[in-house]
Amino acid sequence: MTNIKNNAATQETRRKLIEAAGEVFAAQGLHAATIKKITAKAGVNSAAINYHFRDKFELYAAVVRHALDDMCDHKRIFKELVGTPEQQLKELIFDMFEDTRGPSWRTTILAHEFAQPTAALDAVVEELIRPHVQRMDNIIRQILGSTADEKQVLQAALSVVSQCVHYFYNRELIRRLHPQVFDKCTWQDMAEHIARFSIAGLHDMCSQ
Amino acid sequence: MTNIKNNAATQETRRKLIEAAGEVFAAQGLHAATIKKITAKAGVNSAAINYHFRDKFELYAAVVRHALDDMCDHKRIFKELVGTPEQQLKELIFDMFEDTRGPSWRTTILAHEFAQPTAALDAVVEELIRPHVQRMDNIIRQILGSTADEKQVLQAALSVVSQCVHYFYNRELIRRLHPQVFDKCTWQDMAEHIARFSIAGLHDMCSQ
Amino acid sequence: MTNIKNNAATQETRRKLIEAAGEVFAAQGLHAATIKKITAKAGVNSAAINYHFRDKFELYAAVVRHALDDMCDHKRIFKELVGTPEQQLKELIFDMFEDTRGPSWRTTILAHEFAQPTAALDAVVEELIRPHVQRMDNIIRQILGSTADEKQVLQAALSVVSQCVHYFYNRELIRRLHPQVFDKCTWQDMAEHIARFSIAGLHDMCSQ
Amino acid sequence: MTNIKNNAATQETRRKLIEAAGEVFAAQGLHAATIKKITAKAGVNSAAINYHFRDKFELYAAVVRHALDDMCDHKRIFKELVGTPEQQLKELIFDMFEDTRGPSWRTTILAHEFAQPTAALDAVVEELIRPHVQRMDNIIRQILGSTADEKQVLQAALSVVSQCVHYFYNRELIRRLHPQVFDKCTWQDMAEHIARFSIAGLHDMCSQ
DNA sequence: AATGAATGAGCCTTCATTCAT
DNA sequence: GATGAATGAAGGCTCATTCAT
Repeated sequence: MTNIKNNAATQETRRKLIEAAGEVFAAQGLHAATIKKITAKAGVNSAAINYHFRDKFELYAAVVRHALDDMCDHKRIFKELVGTPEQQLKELIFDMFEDTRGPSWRTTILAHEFAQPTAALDAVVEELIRPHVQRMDNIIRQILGSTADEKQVLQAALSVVSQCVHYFYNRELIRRLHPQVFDKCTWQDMAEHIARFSIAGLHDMCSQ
Repeated sequence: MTNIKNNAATQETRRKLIEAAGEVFAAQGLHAATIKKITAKAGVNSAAINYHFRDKFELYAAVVRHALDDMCDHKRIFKELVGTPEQQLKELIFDMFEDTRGPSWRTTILAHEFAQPTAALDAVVEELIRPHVQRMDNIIRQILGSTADEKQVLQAALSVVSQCVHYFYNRELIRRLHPQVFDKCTWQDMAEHIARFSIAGLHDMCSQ
Repeated sequence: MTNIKNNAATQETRRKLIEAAGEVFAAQGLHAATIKKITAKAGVNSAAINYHFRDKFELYAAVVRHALDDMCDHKRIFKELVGTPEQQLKELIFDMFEDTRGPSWRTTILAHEFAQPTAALDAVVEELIRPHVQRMDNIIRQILGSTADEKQVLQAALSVVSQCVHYFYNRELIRRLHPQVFDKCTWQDMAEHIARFSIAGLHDMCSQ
Repeated sequence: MTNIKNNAATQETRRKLIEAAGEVFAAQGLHAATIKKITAKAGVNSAAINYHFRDKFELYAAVVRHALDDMCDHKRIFKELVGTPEQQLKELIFDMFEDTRGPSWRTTILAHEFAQPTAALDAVVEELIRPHVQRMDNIIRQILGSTADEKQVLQAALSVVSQCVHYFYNRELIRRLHPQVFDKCTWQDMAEHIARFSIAGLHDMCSQ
């Protein structure tokens, strides 16, 4: 009589499907990925997608939500930040990098969604992304000081976030341009650099 | 009975097809774009694609090659830059924004290539991207001074480029998070901000 | 371990299923009706149909049989008719209309059988229709008098029955041609008209 | 450049498909009929239906239109009727019977549609049925005289039409009830009877 | 050179049914 | 006795492609 499917078996099948779908969607894109490939990889019948997710797109939406959910670890949102605003910003940047571990299809799927959003993204952007954005904006607002207007806060936030995002979403392009980059430069190096580079930029914005 | 099709009518049909295909591929991606949509937009019969390009993928390759030619042709790459390195960097940033202005499908097609590389990507990287990168690296090397090592140059370049790329590559995501951003903040504003923010960051990198 | 399912719970579930199936089969027909719609309306699990009736068609057969039982049970068939043959005919016509009143799915199910006979049709004809026909023939034979041959009785019976049948069997077509017909003209009006029209026709058949 | 497909080849394929579809739809109903059965019978590829009719239902609509078009021969609508209104009515009734020749699937399809109309019927009822109805109404109005109101005209028309319709749309049911009816009673006999029976009924309607 | 007609392959989805619990 | 989970078969439809003209 309950709509919520929470049996162990169901949950396990859903998990297998999302995992398999994530890989296939990442490798081939929403359209080129076929139900057959996904269900074959998951080791279930093709009708299972209809049973568990109603249709292909609903499965895709579940994959996107799962990827975002995993990536934006929500425990971290409510973590108490300490120290100066600058220290808090640095910690935030390190957190973003730390979040990018896990199956590599997550970043690929999200890169697609960010570049060309589908309805799947709209369904979760408010719930899963906005809180992070607001947190970032607050810290930046503190660094810029009370004289900064909203436009400046926005521009600054874009500058900070873009540096992180670029590093893991455009991984493949970067690797082609600088083959050894990920050997010579760990993610900690990169986070360290971005923090310092950005804080300098932010301070400069106040200087006039 | 020559294989080379070079009379006027044929060339005109090919041109129309590439133009139409470019828009559709940009809007929907390689797989979601259908022959019917493309030929309808071009105002020709659906068999025309197979006739002129052998198959759909061959058409796509032609489109990518065309977009590439168009953008590489830009005299701007070989334009003489003047002024201090900082002024040159600023000009480069403005050029990047200017390149992506207008309702052109060329950048979108290339974005697709980044997200889901096909055989065409290698050419894109080497012919279009690398010259820009090298130019950028040179200027940054000048700003950082002779004490900077390659790793620093690379990190700095990524920081600068990422801010520009993010602005038009993740445009749709940004629009969802900040609905009026593209009204309140013109691309000139943005380029201005990125230039100043980055130069501050770069100067900070020398300071220790 | 008996095959005969006759405890209370089982009987109740069967009853709910037949009722729900009757409505759905009537509204959509045998093929368009789906197990899911039926079980949803009955408030039971979709496996219930296979459990209680072995398969979909067996359920359909049960529904037809049920509808038949219900209608044949009618005391009206064996009701004593009084008055002149003409009065009896009029009463018969009113009875036909009265049988089809109400939001019952029984007549609709039977109409489906007429349009696309399944194995269940034979039973319908012999058990439900033929008694009515014979009764009708008897009365008409009385009105036409002893000089009428069987062909005339048959033709006359068809004329009378067809007018009634048309009114509810082709109801939807009539509604499309004369949108307000069922407002302006009650079934009593219609029965009254058919009785008078038919009796005039019948009398004319004797007149030569 | 023209949307109207009127090549000989196209027309021939369309004709074959409609003929095959008519038989299958009549035998199995809209839902149970499958594209495979239809195209197999027509000797064409399954995709042909999409090409010529867009989808299964559009094919069905074409079949219904074709059946009605064939049945309501339009030359007859504009035929000059002569003689008294009673003679004209008789001629109309004979025309209706004459129209029912042709492939037997036509009547079956139409019987379904009249009993449970789909959108296919709505699309053609005004164009193909209404003119016949109006013609019939006009003649009946003449017979009933100027004192008759619209309700009476409607009831009378239903009485006349129903007798004809019943005879060929419920053929199967009639045959089961009176096995030899179609041997003993030709359609001319039946038309003759209906005309006389109805005219008596109509005259009776004026008599008070 | 170009096109309307036709096709085969494959995709997503639905459905009735079965199985383990 | 009853059900949630899972499945195989089949259906309608779309697509890129080919063929005859």
